[in-house]
Amino acid sequence: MTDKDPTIDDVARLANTSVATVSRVLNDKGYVSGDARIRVEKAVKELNYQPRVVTRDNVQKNLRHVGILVPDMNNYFYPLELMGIEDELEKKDYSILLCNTYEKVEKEKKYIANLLKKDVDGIILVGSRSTISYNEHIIDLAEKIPVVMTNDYIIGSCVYSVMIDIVNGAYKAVSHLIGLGHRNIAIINGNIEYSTFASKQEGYQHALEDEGIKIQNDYIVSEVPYEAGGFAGMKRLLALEKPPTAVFSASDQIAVGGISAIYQAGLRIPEDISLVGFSNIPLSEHLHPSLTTIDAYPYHTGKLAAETIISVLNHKEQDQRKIILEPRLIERNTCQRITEN
Amino acid sequence: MTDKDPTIDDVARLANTSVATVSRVLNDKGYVSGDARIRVEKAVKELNYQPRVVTRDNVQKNLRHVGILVPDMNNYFYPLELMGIEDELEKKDYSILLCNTYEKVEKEKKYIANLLKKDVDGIILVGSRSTISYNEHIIDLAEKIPVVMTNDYIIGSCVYSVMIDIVNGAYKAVSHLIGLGHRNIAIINGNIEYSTFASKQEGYQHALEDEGIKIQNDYIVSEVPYEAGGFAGMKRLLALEKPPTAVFSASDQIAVGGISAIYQAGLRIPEDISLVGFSNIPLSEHLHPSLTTIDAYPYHTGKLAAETIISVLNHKEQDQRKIILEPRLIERNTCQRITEN
DNA sequence: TTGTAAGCGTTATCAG
DNA sequence: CTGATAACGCTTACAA
Repeated sequence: MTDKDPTIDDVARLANTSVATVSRVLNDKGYVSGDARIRVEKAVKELNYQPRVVTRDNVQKNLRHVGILVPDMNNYFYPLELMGIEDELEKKDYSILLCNTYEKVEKEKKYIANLLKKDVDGIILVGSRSTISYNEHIIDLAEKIPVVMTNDYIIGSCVYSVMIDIVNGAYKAVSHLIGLGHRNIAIINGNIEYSTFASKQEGYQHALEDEGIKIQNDYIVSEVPYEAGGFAGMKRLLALEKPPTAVFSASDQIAVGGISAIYQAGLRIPEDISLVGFSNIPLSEHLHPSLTTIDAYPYHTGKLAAETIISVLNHKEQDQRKIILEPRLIERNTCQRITEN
Repeated sequence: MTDKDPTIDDVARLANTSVATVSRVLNDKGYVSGDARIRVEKAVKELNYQPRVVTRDNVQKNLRHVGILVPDMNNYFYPLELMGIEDELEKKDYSILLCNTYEKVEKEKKYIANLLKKDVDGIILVGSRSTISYNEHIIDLAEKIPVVMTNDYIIGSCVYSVMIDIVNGAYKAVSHLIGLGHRNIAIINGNIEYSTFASKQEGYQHALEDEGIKIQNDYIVSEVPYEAGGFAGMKRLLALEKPPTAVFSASDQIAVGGISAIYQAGLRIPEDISLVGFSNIPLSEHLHPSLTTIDAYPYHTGKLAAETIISVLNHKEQDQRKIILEPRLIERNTCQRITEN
């Protein structure tokens, strides 16, 4: 522990000038003679002076901090999104205050109160939210400071959103399966109280309806949206009297569990059963067989969210409150044209 | 955007008292009459006053922020560790400033300088580091503010460390394989310039030596420590004249790629080849077959790192600068007693 | 071009 | 028990 950090006064003293001049040099503002500038720079170097940005921010009320609320790091989508956010924010010198909500509204509220106290400039809410109420505090929040959500939105509020067209993504996944001749197509979904899963279900149903395929309730299973849920869901499907020939998994992690269940049942992929995932996390490419999936651009979503909040903070006009990305199908090796039947 | 946040002055005015009293009420410090307390509390509520903690911190020089440097969110170990860190830090009201270094020393230095400017109270360095130099700036840093590293350490410095006994973990993995009768055991490792991988190699070699098994250089392959590396490494091993009957993967993600390569070659797990991973990320349980691995306690490592920095910050005596956890083998379904030979 | 001094919103000190 | 007032380290009018 060194004695004491040097202050701007120390620099001024050493450079034989005033704090004002030092500040001007440091911030490249106002007039400074070349001579003074050099003396100051030398003093800064000599003392290894680091301005206490906290103080500056106190004066300027410009903190350059944004709070990020992440529901759960176990969902591999979020770390990727976080990378996108961080890369972008870092460029503009914003720091990230990270908070893990575990999808608990109580935790979320507590974190938000904390972030507000810490005077963050804005908040990014990562991930889809439960649709059943609980959004008032977010709407209130958005009236105070800029708020950007990803993978979800609140209609009629001033919350900004970056998301993919999930309904359409699911539609593409299921259409792909239909295009390969499948008719008995199931979905392993998460809880449809979350908008993301509601949308996936919607896309699934639309795709079937558009091809005049009857929707079967026992082909629609809801599980926790992780590997364990995929495993359980697939087992349920395989136990059906007439199991599906193809399954749409609402996330890549669900697909991982599904694959495991299929193998365990002694079946093959894609010969016995075709599979499409959702997200395109890096892992999906490295499974065996590599997973056909819908690219939901996790990194890019984060990047855009960060860009959005930065422009809002800089009072740039936003042409739109909501950015919607078009997902795309990534064909790999878990799907096959149906032969028999 | 509301007009203006109320300040402590506003509260004092409304409560018909002085800022000092308000501050005392807010911080439960010093004597305040019940009457004054009530008036202040009422005013606080009425104005919905939130103290600007940043300012307080500026005065107290007690920021309650700790910076976390994470090498790469693509390594599933780190998000888990981050959860452990965050959960613990949050309890004591510390905020996390998250930084992604991408394992670039330049980025790391820049981030550290930034964090210092922001006056963080301490820094946690997540993940193993390259052993070839580059550590001076960390040592310098640790002389200024508390630094704790995870999964690595710097001898003779004042850096605190939380890590598992990696050598021993690798030893256990390989011993397990030997115990099952395997003699041709390979390792798919990362770059041994990183201490974590160097240690894994060491444990691997020790285990073989202790059983009098000759170390074969072509059974030691080094790849990027992700799925792609595992895939490539396994392909190399399978192409050998005498492929191994068992493989120790230096990470679970390497194992994922390895599994893929094994399947692609038309072989079975564990009948044709046994596999042990390292880390015990949640995913490993859900692979098919579920992966036998070494538990490196990612969440717990993070939690301990946070606890460590908190006690250092509170000037509690640390009995040790280095906490070492004992890894354990988790037997699942990728290993089998060797039959033929 | 420079320096003085007034803020920023708190907390700490010290008379009353 | 209370209230002025100094202090924290920095930025920035404003005067010189």
